[in-house]
Order: sequence, then C-alpha cells, then structure tokens
Amino acid sequence: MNTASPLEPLVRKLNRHVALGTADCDAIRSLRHSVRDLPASAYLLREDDKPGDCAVLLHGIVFRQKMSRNGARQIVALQFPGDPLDLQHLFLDCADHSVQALTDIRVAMVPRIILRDIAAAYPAIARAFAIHSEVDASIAREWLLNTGRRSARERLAHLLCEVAARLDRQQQVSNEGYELPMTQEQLGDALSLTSVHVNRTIRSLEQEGLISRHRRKIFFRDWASMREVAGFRDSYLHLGQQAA
Amino acid sequence: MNTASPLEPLVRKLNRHVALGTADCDAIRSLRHSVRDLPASAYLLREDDKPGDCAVLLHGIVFRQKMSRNGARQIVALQFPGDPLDLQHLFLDCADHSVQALTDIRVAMVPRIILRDIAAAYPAIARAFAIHSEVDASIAREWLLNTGRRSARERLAHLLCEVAARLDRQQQVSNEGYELPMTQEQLGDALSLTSVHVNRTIRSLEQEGLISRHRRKIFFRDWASMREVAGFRDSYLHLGQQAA
DNA sequence: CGCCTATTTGATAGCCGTCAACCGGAGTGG
DNA sequence: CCACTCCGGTTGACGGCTATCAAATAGGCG
Repeated sequence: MNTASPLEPLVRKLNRHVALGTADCDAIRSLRHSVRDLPASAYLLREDDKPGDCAVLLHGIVFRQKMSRNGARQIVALQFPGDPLDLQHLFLDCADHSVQALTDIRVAMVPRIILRDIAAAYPAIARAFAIHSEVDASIAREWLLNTGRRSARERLAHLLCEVAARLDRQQQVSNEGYELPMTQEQLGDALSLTSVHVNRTIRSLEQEGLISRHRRKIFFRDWASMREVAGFRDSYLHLGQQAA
Repeated sequence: MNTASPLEPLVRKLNRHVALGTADCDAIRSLRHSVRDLPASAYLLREDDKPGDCAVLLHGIVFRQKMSRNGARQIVALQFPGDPLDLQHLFLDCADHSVQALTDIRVAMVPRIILRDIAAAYPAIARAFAIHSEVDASIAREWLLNTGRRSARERLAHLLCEVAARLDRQQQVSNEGYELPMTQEQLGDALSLTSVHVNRTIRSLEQEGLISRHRRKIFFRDWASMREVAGFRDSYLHLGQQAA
C-alpha cells in the first residue's frame, strides 16, 4: 500500500463519508499529478476564466470569493487540507467565482480529464466526490442563513465554531485553540461585515471570556457558551455519517 | 420514442447542458415513478428527516429553507419545473434543510436507489446530474453575494432578474412579464429583508418605472435598467453551455 | 530602528428593522 | 347580493445595528 503518496490527505477526506476499498484508495494515490507550492493570496482560479487542471489542497487554507460590481468582496467558502478545489467546476467551462490562497499553500494539480475518468471508472470514488459536493453545498446554505438571519455576534461565533469543527476532524485543533490565519478584514468579507465591526465583535466575545486570542490563535474558553451564542448545530457538516 | 412520459421536463432540463443520447433520454423517461399533486406550502422534506424518495418537480415552484434558532427563516433556493429536488441529499442520510411547495405543485417521486442506479449505469446522466448540482451550487454562491454585499434595492432587482432568466429558458416569461407567486414576506425571507422593506423597495422600483405589477405578475418595463440596478450578469447560471 | 500592514478606538450617519395601524381584494356564508 | 373575514399589501414613526470616516496604536519584518 502506497501511503507515501502526497495525495494521502485527499484519501483521508474522501474516506470520511464513504468506505473506500483499497483499490479505490490506491487509484487515488496513483493519480497523475504535480505538487506545487503557492504563496498566500495567489490565485488558483479567477472568475470568468476557463477552469484548467484541478487542484487538491494538501496544506494551508484556501478561500472562494466573488465580487459585486461596486467592488465589494464576498468570501463564499473556506477550504482545508484534503479538499478538492475544483469539483465545483468539473463539468463547467467558465468559473463563476475566484479561488485564492489564504495562507501559503501546497496543492496537487490533477488534470481535469483524469479526475473525470477516475470517477467514471470507480463508482465508490464518484460517490465520494458527490458526497463531498453535497456537504459543500450544505455549508453554503448554512452560510446563507448565517449572513442573512444572524446578528454580527452570532455570525462570528458561528464561523468560529464551524472552523473549529471542520479542523477538529483533522486533529488540527489543539485542546482548546486553533489558528485562524485570517485578517479581520477577511473575516468581515466572509461574514458580510466591515473589519471595524468584526473587531468590535470579536473583542466583545473576548471581554466576556468566551474566547481568548494570542496572535492569530483563538482559544475557546467556554465552548458551550460559544455554541449557545452562535446557535451552532453541526449537523449541516454531516460529520457523523459513514456511507449512506 | 416515448415523449409522453411525465418526466419529460426532467429530460429537457438535463439536456440543457449535456447532449444526452436517445438511450439516455429513454432511460430517464422510463424511470419508475409515481406522480403526485401537492398543495402550496406542503413539505416535501423536513430538516433533520431522513430523505426518502426523490422528487422531480413537474409543475409549480418549490423553495428550500432553513430556520435559525430564534425562528427566523431563510429561503436558500428556488426550484422550477424540471428540477430534481433531492440531488442535494442523494447520498446523505439527514436533511440539512426543508423543501416546501411555494405553489400547488406536481411532482414525480422516484426511489432514491433507482436514481443512484441510473447515474451509475449511464455516464451521461451522471454527468448531467453533476452539472445540475454544480449550477445549483453556483446559484447559492451568488445568493450569498447578493444578501451579503448588495443593498435591498439591488438584491430585489437581482432576484427578479434571476427568476426571469431562469423562467425564460422554459418559455414561461411572456414578452416582458412573468408571474412570481411569492408573497412579500416570502420575498423577504429569500432576500433577508422584512416584508415591510420589500414592500417599500418593490414600490420604489415600480414608481421609477422599472417594473409594473398587476396582482402577482411582474412586468419589466425597463429590462436594461433593471439589470443595471441589480448588477446582474447571468454567467453564474451557466446557461449558454452545451456540454463541457 | 523604520516602514507597512493590521488592529483598535471614537464619532457620526444611514439603512433597514420593529411596531402598529389601516387598506384592499378574494373567498365565504347568510 | 351583500356583509364578514382573513390574508397580504401599504404606510408612518421610531429605533438600533452596522457602516463610514478618521485617526491612533500595535505588531511584524527588513
């Protein structure tokens, strides 16, 4: 078994929801690809461009964004290691949003056709891709609820809970804290707030003892209260499920 | 060729983006299903429930919604005739949102397994499903931008443009008007506004001569200005594309 | 140490929500 | 045929959450 493949994070992520066989896993590990390192704020894809190769995130954080005509930016999704970044455009020939590195990242570039082919050849992998897309869509719907119907305070708390829950699965949340390398302006763009208001809000959470911060690391001092403030229920992340 | 199948709207919709062969089309038309009529506001699926059979919308309009803990509702998607309504949950065993009839509707219920099987057996159909899901996800991202970064006026205009564009494809937009059978409260829930503010906003669009209304029918008096006000670009609907 | 970016803080303004009342049309029943 | 009812639409007054503008502080990196 070839566990040394750079694509191992993808295998782990896909295995989260579907029980892939060894043949499936090995097929993924053997995908033709090239590893590439990119600096923070590099673009992987720009809106209106034609999607090319598909990137799989191996290390770092990536965000998806759209711009309104008057220049306001909206971050519409965050992606973490193991996430395939181009399932959204696998069969479309025009990108409807941009994909950009939040931190320095490492990705594996896989030719589009290869990804399509492997899905066609391995039904379990096709299903894993489908589930991944479904969960991504579910998160987008929750974000819609978040920006549309929750106050700034709830919104911020909810995002912090979501990131913790998603990172937790990857053992990247140590005890009670994790690093969220987003500027307050980026947080604002994800939450549809201004950076000024993000600052006031995060500060109020801190002063009430719900979280504490050191550099860009965030510590949950009172996890229960945070979930309560956010109204956070993790069912939309579909974490528990092992195949359907 | 069995063009009399009730599932013809689904064939037409899937054919929009992929060139399906006759065998594919006939396979869809022959799907085991039962047609059912439901009254407005009937639930097709409730959040937290286990998804059962998959519904295909044949006639009428359906919306997807989520509720925040304090009872605020957010409509996260609209679906029109031909849309499969359960691709979002095809491989998930817990619904993350509710699906409800906006108008009286007619649906075709297809067993989940049958839908999965046909996708596995006919690659072109699997691709059509994937594309449909990708477009749905793209629309969700645009809604996120819409509620997050646009003013009430822009938001409303954008929704009106989107519905017109999506209905137009089905020749349900006569000349310059179409019926949008949503109450202002429902519009508010889709736009993250209150019904009061929807009223003021729609009224101002009307007084400026951009639209006119008669009952629930909306007429575009000045299509160009509407698009301009909304900052509407239809590329996110991926309408033009014929296969990838 | 100096520059640059990110964070923090204060004052002010405005969009939209909230509350409350009234209107108007469609269906119902007398 | 008309009164009643009910739901949705309309309107006004007021308030609050968040944006905007501006400036000072802090932190990271050369």
